[in-house]
Amino acid sequence: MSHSNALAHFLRHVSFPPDPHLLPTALKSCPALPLARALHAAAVASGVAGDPFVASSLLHTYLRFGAAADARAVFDGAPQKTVVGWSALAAAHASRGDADGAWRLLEKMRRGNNGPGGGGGGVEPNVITWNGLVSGFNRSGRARDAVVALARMHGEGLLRPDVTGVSCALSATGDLGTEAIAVGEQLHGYAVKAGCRLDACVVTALIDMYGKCGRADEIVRVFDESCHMDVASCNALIAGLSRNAQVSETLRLFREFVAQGVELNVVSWTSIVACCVQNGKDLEAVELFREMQAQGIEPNTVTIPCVLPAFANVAALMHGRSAHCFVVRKGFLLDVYVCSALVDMYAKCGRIRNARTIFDAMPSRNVVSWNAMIGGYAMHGEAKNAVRLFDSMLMCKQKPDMVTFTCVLAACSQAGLTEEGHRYFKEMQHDHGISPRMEHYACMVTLLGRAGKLDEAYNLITEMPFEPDGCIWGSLLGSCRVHGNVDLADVAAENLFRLEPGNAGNYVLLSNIYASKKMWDGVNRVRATMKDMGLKKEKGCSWIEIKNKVHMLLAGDDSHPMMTAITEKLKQLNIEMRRLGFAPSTDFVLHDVEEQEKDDILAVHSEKLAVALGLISTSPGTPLRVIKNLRICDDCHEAMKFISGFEGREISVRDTNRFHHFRDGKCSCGDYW
DNA sequence: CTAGGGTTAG
Repeated sequence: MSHSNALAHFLRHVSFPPDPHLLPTALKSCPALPLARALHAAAVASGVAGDPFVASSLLHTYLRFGAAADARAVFDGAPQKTVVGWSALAAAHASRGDADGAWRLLEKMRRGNNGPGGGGGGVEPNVITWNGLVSGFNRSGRARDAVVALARMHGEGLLRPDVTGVSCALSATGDLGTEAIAVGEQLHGYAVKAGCRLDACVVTALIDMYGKCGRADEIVRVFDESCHMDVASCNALIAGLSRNAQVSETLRLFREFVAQGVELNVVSWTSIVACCVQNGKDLEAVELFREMQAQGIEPNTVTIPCVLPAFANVAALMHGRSAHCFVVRKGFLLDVYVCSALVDMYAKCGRIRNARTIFDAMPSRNVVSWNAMIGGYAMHGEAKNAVRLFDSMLMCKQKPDMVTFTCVLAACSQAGLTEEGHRYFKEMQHDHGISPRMEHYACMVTLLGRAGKLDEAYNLITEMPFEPDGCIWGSLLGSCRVHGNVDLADVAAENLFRLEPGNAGNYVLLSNIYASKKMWDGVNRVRATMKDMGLKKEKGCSWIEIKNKVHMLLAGDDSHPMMTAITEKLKQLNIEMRRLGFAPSTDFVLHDVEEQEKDDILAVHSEKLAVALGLISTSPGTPLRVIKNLRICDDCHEAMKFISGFEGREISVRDTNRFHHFRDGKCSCGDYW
């Protein structure tokens, strides 16, 4: 209905001349600001605007539409200042995050307003005034003020906190994090004293608070004591356990709720999907998302950005596309969270152009949207595009954050834009006031390393204002591999082994550097250390999507149903590659000897298995997209180049950092990674 | 016929 139609409709219902008893009802359901102004004008014209009920309703309606100036005018012009009006204005300040204004208004109300049009004597705040402050502060993220408001209601207001105030203050307390546990416990005490600790809302808020303060034990205790199955408290329990990394327990409880017939809603399902995604259980998340829809629960604008990273992580492009279709059908393309997640999904699934199309069509963007797109370009090695987009971000007056600079610096370091990288590292600090964090230094080490300036990279590390972590030394070690610098590699490795003694990948990398220099003593020494420490190379794992199904392939695992055909194809590929001059490289040195003796096929890296499966399961010319959990090795990288050439396929492999697009025997990374 | 609350989120 257009506004003018709505106006006609409403005016019929307020029966002229406007009735002071009907106007508040009309205002309560008034759908738009112009209509509220029209009703206001009608009230003034007929002389009922001074009625305290009409004035309060007008005040609330204006605040509902965010028309603060109109609201203020109504309040200032009202002949009597009631507690209703004061409360509404104070709550409005609080929910805008204007704590000073809210507290000032509270004092003014008690003192009495003697200004022009003032109503004389002071007015004491009531429970609703205080709760309005608590709620407003909570919504605007002013958690401390919210708790103060509740305490003052109890202390100087001599009012007993009720269900509303306690629930709302608990919610605010959770936002303060673990240190606020004492405040949370005090609020729990209020709930006990007020006799509302078993109230459904209070229970939910308590579970939420304890969950956010890291007290998994208390969550379960409060839930068990409440003894009735309220869906909101079940949801709070799931979210709370998930937040505290109790993934298997969360999943078990969720299954139990399903079995007990708890009427789970879209929030419940969204929470459990999010739980899986945040804990690396992507395939489970995909399955639960499917199950949710089978149960007749429709995903909303929160569910979609929760589940999309799961599709992105396993490169389930078809699932991602069908989610995109759903988004279009439901009109969710207006939601900035949904679109940012779509941009990220397409980029991580290898469709950087589709990502850009979504990005360009977005009605509005926030810093996350820009970061997703810039990060996407970085991941694809398209540094020029990343840098160009960063420039337009600044032109659009969007403030970059530290994630933005991580993306920009990563793009520069991967593409060898050494000068630009240096410039952005300086600009970040001087023009944008962002001091570099660990990840920025890691990018700079990679940047310098790529340019062959290994000593400069080492100096940067020693001059860092804080203790470098494993990523930093890992970047240096990676650069040493490319440039064959054994001396510096030893230094980097020594630090890495100290910081990450259990990370097998570091030992493998060092061993490969020795092997490339034929320093077999070093290779054997590293192998012995690994054996002593009981470290096994992390199992390589790759995913490939074929005809809507995601296949997972593990190195050294022959359980895939198509294994015989895969083996056959690999043999063929090996023969063809060798005929074309392919020489296997050194990365095999750390494969278990026993495994290799059993059967060569068990020593094949997972990405080769995935590509072989892709080649035999799709028609000639179909591009293949593979995702891998580890960094791609030299041997596979070289093999992929050959295969892309003689099979005439585009093959993209996303490893831990970036995309490798293989085509006609070449890789988009220019052989540097 | 006027004022207040809880759970999911890049």
